[in-house]
Amino acid sequence: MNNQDNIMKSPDKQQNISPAVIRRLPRYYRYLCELIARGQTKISSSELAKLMKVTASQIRQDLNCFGGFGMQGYGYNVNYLFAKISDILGVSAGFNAVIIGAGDLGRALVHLSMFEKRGVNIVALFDTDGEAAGKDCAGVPVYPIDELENFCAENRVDIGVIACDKKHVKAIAQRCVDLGFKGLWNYMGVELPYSDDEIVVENIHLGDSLMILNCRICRNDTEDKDSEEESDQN
Amino acid sequence: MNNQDNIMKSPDKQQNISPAVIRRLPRYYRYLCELIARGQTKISSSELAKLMKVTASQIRQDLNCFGGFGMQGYGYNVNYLFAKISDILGVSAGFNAVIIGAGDLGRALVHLSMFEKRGVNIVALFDTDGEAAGKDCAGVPVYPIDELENFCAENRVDIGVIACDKKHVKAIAQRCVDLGFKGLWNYMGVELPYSDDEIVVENIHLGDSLMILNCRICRNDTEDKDSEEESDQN
DNA sequence: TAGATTGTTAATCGATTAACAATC
DNA sequence: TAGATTGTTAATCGATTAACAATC
Repeated sequence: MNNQDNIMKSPDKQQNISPAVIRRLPRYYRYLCELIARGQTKISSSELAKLMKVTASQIRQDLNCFGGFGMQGYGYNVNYLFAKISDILGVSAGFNAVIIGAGDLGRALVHLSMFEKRGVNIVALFDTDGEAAGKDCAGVPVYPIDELENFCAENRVDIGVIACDKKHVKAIAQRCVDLGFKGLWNYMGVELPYSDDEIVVENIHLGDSLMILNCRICRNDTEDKDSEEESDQN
Repeated sequence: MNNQDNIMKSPDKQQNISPAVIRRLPRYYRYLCELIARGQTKISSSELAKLMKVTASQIRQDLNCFGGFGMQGYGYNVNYLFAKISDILGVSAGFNAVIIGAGDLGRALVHLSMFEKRGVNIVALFDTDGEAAGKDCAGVPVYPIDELENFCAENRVDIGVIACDKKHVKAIAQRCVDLGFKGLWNYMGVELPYSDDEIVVENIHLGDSLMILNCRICRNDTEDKDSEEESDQN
């Protein structure tokens, strides 16, 4: 009943998936997680569309970028689809990460269970403040930043999480590139100039997000006022 | 020399700015900040475009959504433009925020100087764990979550920062809506069902961002391998 | 005035949605 | 087989870029 034999599209065809599609994948992942928890084994694009408040067309287009995950006349097998999307998202890639900056933010990130849930292992924290070093943080060792190169000579590190002081970000990022890291997860709102073939940079712009919230609230407020005025005239 | 008399577009014309434009504004804000720090008083769209690695067309289009901020034949006055964008972003709106969840994440957010820099005042932290209450966090008082309604009766609160346990998010969010909050800044990766006219929700999906990083690294890796294979054949 | 650069319209590009043939 | 639902092509929509007239 389930088309487990479906092959993924050839690399050629899979190439150049638009960023818009990639950015939607984690959301599919989350909803499929929930469906599995509920015990639902089958879903159609239109049912999932209703759940996620998107069009069924978009779902079918998105999933088809990677190959035929569904079965005509049946729908999608939830477990199979989840496995495929997990694969594409690299949940089982087993990347190792270090967090650079053992301040409030860095330590908070270690305590969030986010990394292990996404298959990323935090292998160490580094701090410019020598004092912080030596102490563990939720079982993860903290080293002085000077030890970074030595540590990487002994341990494979794929991802650098940038949570250090703003003024050190660019220099630290360059050291990560030189050490052959594959990705940077940058929390500091400092723009990094690397292209994807040097290193993949994914930014968390907290400040930007807060301003967008501010802005949307302001615009919402004036809009409300406008429509009130309109109805006053009636 | 400077067109300070330029009026903003009429509300009618300013209405319905696309989300794409709104999401770019904080980046303009950051670059203008830097230009001011450097002491640059004037900039053309093409110079700014080069700096920000976007097209000059896009900059002119974006800024014109809100009205004529520039002067033909001259360019843009950096300070004036910065003031206008700050205004649109609501930097001086003076919103009050409470953080719900005084765990590692909530406390880390208080310590980041982000809020004050963006003109948002954190007036209190709340925690489901009664124990945490009573203690201050960087000068911000911590209360038990049961006190939320009482606190809001005495203090104007505009924004709720959701950093509490995943299982409490939906209930807490509903309480914020009932209390008339204008916005929610949601860190917990739990989707909230509100439309803008109920409350503005801005999400920080840390888990999603990490997976996108993972995914982009994986795709980068296979791409590299592909091009290596290609060059092997030559 | 001549040169520069904006504001704005028109052209292009990409992403989303609709439609339907293929097929389970 | 008939009904359902995908995979995929075509149509629409929106966002980005190019071009140029307006104007400082």
